Amino acid sequence: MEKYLSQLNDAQLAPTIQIDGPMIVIAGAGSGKTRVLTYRIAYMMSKDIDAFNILALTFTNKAAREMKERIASIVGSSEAKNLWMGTFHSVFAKILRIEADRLGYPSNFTIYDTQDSDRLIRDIIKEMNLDKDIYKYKQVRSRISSYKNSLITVRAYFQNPELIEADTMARRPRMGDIYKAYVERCFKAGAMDFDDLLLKTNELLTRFPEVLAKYQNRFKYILVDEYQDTNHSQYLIVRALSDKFQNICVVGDDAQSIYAFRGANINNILNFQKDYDDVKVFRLEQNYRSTKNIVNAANSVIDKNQTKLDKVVWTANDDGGKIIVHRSLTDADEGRYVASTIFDNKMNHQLPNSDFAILYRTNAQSRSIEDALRKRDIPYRIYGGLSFYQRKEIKDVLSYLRLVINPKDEEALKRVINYPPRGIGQTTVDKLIVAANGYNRSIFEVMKNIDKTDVKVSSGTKAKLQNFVTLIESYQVMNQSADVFQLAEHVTKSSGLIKELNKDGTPEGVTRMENIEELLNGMQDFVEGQKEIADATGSLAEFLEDVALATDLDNDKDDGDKVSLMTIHLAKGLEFPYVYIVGLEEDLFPSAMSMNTRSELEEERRLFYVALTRAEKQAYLTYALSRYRWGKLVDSEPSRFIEEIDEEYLDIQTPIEERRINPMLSADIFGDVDTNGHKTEYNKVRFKPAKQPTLKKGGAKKEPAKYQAPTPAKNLKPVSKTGGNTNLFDGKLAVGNMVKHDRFGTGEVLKIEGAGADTKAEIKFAGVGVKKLLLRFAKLEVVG
DNA sequence: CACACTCTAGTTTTT
DNA sequence: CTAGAGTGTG
Repeated sequence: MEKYLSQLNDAQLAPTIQIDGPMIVIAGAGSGKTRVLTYRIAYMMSKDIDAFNILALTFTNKAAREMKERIASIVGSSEAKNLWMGTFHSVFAKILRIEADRLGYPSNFTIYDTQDSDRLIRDIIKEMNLDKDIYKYKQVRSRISSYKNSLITVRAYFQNPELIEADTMARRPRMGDIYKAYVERCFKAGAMDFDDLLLKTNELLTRFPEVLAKYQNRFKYILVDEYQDTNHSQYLIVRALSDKFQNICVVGDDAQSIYAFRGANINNILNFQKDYDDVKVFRLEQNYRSTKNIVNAANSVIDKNQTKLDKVVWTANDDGGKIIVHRSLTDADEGRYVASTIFDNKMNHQLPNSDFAILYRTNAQSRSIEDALRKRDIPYRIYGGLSFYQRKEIKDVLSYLRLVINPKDEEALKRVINYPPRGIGQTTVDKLIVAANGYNRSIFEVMKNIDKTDVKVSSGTKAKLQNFVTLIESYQVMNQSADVFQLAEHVTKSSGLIKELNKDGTPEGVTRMENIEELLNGMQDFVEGQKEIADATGSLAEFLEDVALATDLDNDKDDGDKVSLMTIHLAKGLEFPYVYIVGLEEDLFPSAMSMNTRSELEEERRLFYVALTRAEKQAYLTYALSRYRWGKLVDSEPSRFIEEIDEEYLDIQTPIEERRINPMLSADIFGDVDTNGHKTEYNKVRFKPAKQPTLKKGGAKKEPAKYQAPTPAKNLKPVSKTGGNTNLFDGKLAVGNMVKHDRFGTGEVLKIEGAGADTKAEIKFAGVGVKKLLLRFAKLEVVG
């Protein structure tokens, strides 16, 4: 153990060997926080603290797994196994399964994901005959989620005039009724949503003092990582469990609090010192990750926030290169820039793909980057977005399996009762739901006892329902003896799912089949893996729970050397030598939704801070002057965050010439800057900040002529079609010609200047005025 | 009840 | 633009 402790600096050592009492570690980005947590747990165990008495709550399952492995390598794996380590959701889901009957839940309750919740809410709104434009299911879901995270139960809701008032004012007076129906339906389906896992834990600990005592005694030492991202519900759980022994260690960085939108309360970390007596405060301020330029730049940005704890992050590392700021014309150009600099960096420094990460604010931004990487043959992997387990075909398979474990599971049932089609239509399902609600039974029970109910369906339909019940029951029997993989394989075949997908010969259909195969492979791995873990059952229930709480990051199967693409949220806690932060534009980052209040904007700024501090060696900031958003090209301005960085840390590049491009190639193979030997040149230009970035909606449109090169590929196509090369108009287009332009309409050519790729024409458009257009970009048609 | 077609809303961020 | 919901017809 000494050997490990000697690896720590003084600031890290102090919290590592502080075991008893409440303490907080305020850990700057890249300051070795994980190392402190890991060594601290190992140290505790070396001091004969029983692993069974330690609870460590992390932000992702991956973080937990890695930490556990690390600890195992220090203290031995047999001991490390006994640690309780995981996310709030996974740890308390396990506890809830043990204690479920106290709350009236089956221990095999289903965990509804967001999609399940949304579908149920949508159905409820429909059943209540409410206007779906006023009761938008997403808003309703987020309301319900925030009630739950604040421990406002249905009962508490109806006792709180202010809440009712607020929802009524928002033109949603039936909000409470929807909430009530939603909670009842979940309960009846034996299902908990993500928020329930925390809410019900609180309920459990409050209503049953003996249960609270049991877990208080069990978890004598509690550690919470990423404490700045805990919500109220989580906060209360931690408080309750740590109340007896007060051996609570929280670690976090207020500057990296980026989850307010899902209920995280930054005050949990800001006020921690008030919650317990004699809190010991530790600060980790030395950054080991990044260069001076990156650390200082990040500091200069976060300095603009008012709400923060006192902390100065510094580094002894080299200065490193300045942060490169790059402007592109379009999102496609941005992608090409990123791809080509990655390519160059790889060549010049012999680097693996895994040294590079591309971070963005929204998942939708990945597409243009992907296109560019593909054209450059740079392998990449996208994290997040639609996760594997949320894909339709995967959820369909899983729904059958969910029904095997919990036939009351309403959302699973609705999904597959008529998929593949077996003659049970919407009308029948609606009747079943009405009956289920009336009898206060699950849909499955109603189907099973259809003759004892007053559900009126034809005898044919009755037989079909019976067949479905029998099908599921046969799976349940099989589940007694078969493993997860065998069962799932049987299900996909016998349910007709495979047949259904085989009918679909489209590329998408093929991909779906492949996904199902991958799922089955994953199940086989799971079965194999579980054999090695002593206390694991390898059961279907366990598999489904893993799946329900898995994130994309967790399934980090090693599939080769690839560039990482992910949202900044997902990148938290990770680090890469080269980091590209793309789409640094007003309304995108900071997001248009987050500019209304100071606190929202500060959260965006923290997000930017997180993004920047992921970089070890070199950071790139890119933005585009125009970008496709919902299918339309819209102008954008550079993000205020760029100008907030102290300029001495920046290397601002702007192309002198916009890209040279060969349209023949652009349409298909490469479409890239460098393919025809031309290299875009850069010179240093002072970054010109956007003035008054906040007042811009409806402000003056950018002069289109200045950047009259909209998306190349799109605009060049018509040219190549007719003429087939760059110089189509060379010599053919003459002064006096009448031409037609997509956007500007018809106009007269006044002047032609330059030659070759740089040929420009001055054209007078009726109603628009005189424009100077680069012919290799302009989509022109000669009309006379 | 199934299938094909039209339309519309959506882009923050996730356990 | 695109997926998924909604609508109409056989």
